[in-house]
Amino acid sequence: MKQVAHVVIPPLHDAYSYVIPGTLTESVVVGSSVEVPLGSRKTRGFVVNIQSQLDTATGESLVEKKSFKLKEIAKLPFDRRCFSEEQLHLFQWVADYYGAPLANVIDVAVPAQVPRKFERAVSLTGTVDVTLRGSLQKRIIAFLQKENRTVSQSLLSQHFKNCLPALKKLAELKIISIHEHEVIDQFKTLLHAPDWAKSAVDLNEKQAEAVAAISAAVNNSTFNPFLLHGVTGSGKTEVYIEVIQDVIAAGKSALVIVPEIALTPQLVDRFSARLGNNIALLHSGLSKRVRWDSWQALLEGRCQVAIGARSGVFAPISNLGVIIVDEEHDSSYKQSDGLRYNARDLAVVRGQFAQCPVVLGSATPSLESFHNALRKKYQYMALPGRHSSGSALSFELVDLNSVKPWEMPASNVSPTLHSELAAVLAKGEQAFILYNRRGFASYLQCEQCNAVVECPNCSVTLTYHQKNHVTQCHYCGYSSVPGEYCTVCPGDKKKTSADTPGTLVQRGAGTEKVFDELQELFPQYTIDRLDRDRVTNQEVYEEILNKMRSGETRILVGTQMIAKGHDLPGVTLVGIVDCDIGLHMPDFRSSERVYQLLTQASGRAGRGSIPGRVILQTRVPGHVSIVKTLEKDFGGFARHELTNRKELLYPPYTKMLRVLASAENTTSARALLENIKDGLQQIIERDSLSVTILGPTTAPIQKLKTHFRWHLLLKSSSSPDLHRLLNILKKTSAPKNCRLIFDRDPQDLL
DNA sequence: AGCACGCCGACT
DNA sequence: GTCGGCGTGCTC
Repeated sequence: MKQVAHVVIPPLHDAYSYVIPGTLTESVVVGSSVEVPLGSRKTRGFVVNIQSQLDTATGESLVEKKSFKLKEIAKLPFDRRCFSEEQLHLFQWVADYYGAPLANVIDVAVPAQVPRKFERAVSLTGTVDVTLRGSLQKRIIAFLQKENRTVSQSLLSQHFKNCLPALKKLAELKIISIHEHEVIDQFKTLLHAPDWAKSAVDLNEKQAEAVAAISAAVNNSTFNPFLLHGVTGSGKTEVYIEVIQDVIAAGKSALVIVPEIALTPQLVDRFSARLGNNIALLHSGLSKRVRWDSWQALLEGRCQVAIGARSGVFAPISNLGVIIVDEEHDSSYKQSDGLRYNARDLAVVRGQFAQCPVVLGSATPSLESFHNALRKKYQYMALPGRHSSGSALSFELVDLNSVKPWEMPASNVSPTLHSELAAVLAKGEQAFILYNRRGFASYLQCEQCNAVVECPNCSVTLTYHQKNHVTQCHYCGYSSVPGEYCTVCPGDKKKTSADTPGTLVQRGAGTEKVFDELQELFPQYTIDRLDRDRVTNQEVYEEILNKMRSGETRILVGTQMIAKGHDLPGVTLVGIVDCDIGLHMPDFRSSERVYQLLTQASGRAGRGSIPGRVILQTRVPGHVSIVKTLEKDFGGFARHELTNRKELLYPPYTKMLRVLASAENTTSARALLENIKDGLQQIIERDSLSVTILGPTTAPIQKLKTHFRWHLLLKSSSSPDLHRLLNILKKTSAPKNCRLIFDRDPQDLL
C-alpha cells in the first residue's frame, strides 16, 4: 500500500505531505533526506513522519482530505538516513523552544551528506595451504596476514611494486578475493599517545566519590545533572574518562562536548589512549566525508564515544549512558547566529530525554549552573586543586592608579610586572601575558577634536593593526589604510577653531602593542603572540604551543585564547596587563566574564612543581571580579553576583527573550518593534502574563554591517509565559527591508 | 528561501 | 501595445 511521508523543508515552518512512490517504499524512512517537488522547483527536505495513506484510526483517506492531489517524492539521493527517531524528539523540542522551523534545526544538527565511496580492496579468503611459487605472492600474503583486515589495492600497490599480476594469480587460486569495498573515512584516533596517558591515574578521594556518584546514575539510567567544580589541574578529565569506561562497560555510549578551541589532537589522544579507537569526532574542522562517516558510525552504533564541539550535542547516539559538558561556563556553547541554541542547556534537556546523567564541568561555573546547584537541582561536587604539587598560586595586585606614568617601564608594563618577568626569565622559566584585545592600538583618535575613527558600516571604532598598517573593524571585517589626519575636524567649527585637520594618534593598546613593548624590554628572549590574527588555522596554533612546550618561547602574549586549556608546565608567571577590559561592557554578564577570564588565566600559572605567580594590573582594584579572583573565592563572587542579578531581575532569576530588528533604515527597525511591543503588551494584559518588555532601544552595537539595530528585551520569571509570546512572535512576519531575530536565553545583548 | 503571479511605468 | 520593476503570498 502507498504511504505518505511528512517532509520538512528548510526554511519553511510546516511539514508537507508527499506520496512515497512504490520504488522507494522500502528505502524511505524517518530521517531520510529526500528530493521533493515544491511549486515549480525541486528542493531537499527531511522525512519526519511516515503514515499509510489510510488513517488507521478513522479509516479515512488522508490524501482525499486535502483539497489537492499530493505530489510524489522525486528521489532519495542518499541511501543512508540522517537521524534516528529518538533524535527527532530532541530536534522537535529545540525547534519549539527557540521558535525555529524544525527543518532548520535538522539542517544545523546534521552534517552534510556525502555519497558512499568505494575502492578496490583485497582480503584473505581462507587458510593458505597451497605452496606458493612467487616470493612476491608470499610477501603479499604475509602482509595481509599481519594486517588481518581488508586492505585497499592501492595500499598494496604502494608496498609492492607491480603487484597486480600476483594479485590476479592469488585471486584465481581463491586465496584472496578482490572486491569493491566501501571506504569509511571515519576519523581514526592515532594510537601514538604517550604511555603516561594510557595508564590510569590513582583517583583522589573526591574524584573517586564523583565517579561513584555519576556511575551510579549511569547504571540506574536516571537523569541526574552534576556540576563538577574543579580548578585547573584538579583532574576533571580523569573523572570523565573513568565514568566513560563505566558507561562502555555497561554497554552504553558517551557524549563529550568541549569548546571548539579545546578540541585539539592532544585532548583526543588523551581520551583515545584510555578508551581505545572507539571514538567518533564531530567537529567543523574535519572534512565533509570524515564528519559524515563519523556521524554514520555513531548512528549505526559502531562507535560508543563521541567527542564534539557545540553541535556535538546533536550526535546520533541512541543508548546514552552519560553526557559530559566540559568548561560548561564557556560562552561559545551559545550559537550567536542562525539557530541560537545553547549546547550546554540542550545537553541537560537531552539527558532528561535519554534518562542519563549529565556532567557539567568547570573551574568557574556559570552562575546559571551554580544557582541550580544551590537550589539542589544539580548535584554539586567540588574537586580539590593541585593534588600533585601542592603548590598554591600567589597573587599580586598592581593598582595602576598609584603608579606614576614615568615610573612605568612601558606604557602597559608596571615596575612590578617588569621585575617579576625579569626574575622568571632569569630562572629559565616561562610567562603568559594576557591582554584581551587584538591589534596594536584600540583606536585612532584626533588630537584636536577627539573624534575617533569609526567603521563606516558598524558603530564601533576601528582597531589599528601595525603589522600590516591597516585599521580594521572586528565586527564586519572592513579594513582600510588610515590617513595621518582627522577627516572630521577641519569643517567642524563647534569643536575646533583650527582650519587644519588634527593629527590622528594611537590610543589604547592590543596584543601587538604589548608584544612590541615586551620585546623592547627583553630583547634577548623569544617572545611570541597568540591571538585570532596570528592563528589562521590549527597548525599555526599547534606550532605556537609547541614552541612554548619546547621552551623556545619564553613569553607568550595573547588574548583569552591563552587562558583556555593546555598544560604548559614551564609557565610559572601569568601577567594580566589590564584586568579591566570588558568590565564596563553594557552587558549584565560582564562581571561574570571578567571573573572567569581572570581565574582561568591565573590557573595557567605553576602547573609543574614550581609555585605559580599571578600579577594583576588594574585601575579598579576594588571591583568584585578582581577581589574575588585574588581571594580565590568563587563562592563569594557567585553569591555577590547572584544578589545583584536577583535585584535587577536578570538570569538566572528571570528568563530572557531578546527581539532584535535590523534594517538599513533605522526608523523602520524601530517602528517594527514598537508595533510588536504594542501587540505583545495587549496579550500580556489580556492573559495576565508575567512578562516585562523593555525597549525598544538601540542595541549597544547600533549599526552592524550597514544595518541599524534595535531591540526589545522580554524578561519573565515564567518560562511558559515567555514561550507563549515567542509562539506569537514567530508568526509575525517582518517587512521585506527588516530582519527580525529572536534570541532565547541570550548570552550577550550586543 | 525561491518562484510565480500581479499590477503600474518607459521602451521598440 | 509589450518588457520589467519588485510587492505579496504560496509552496504538499
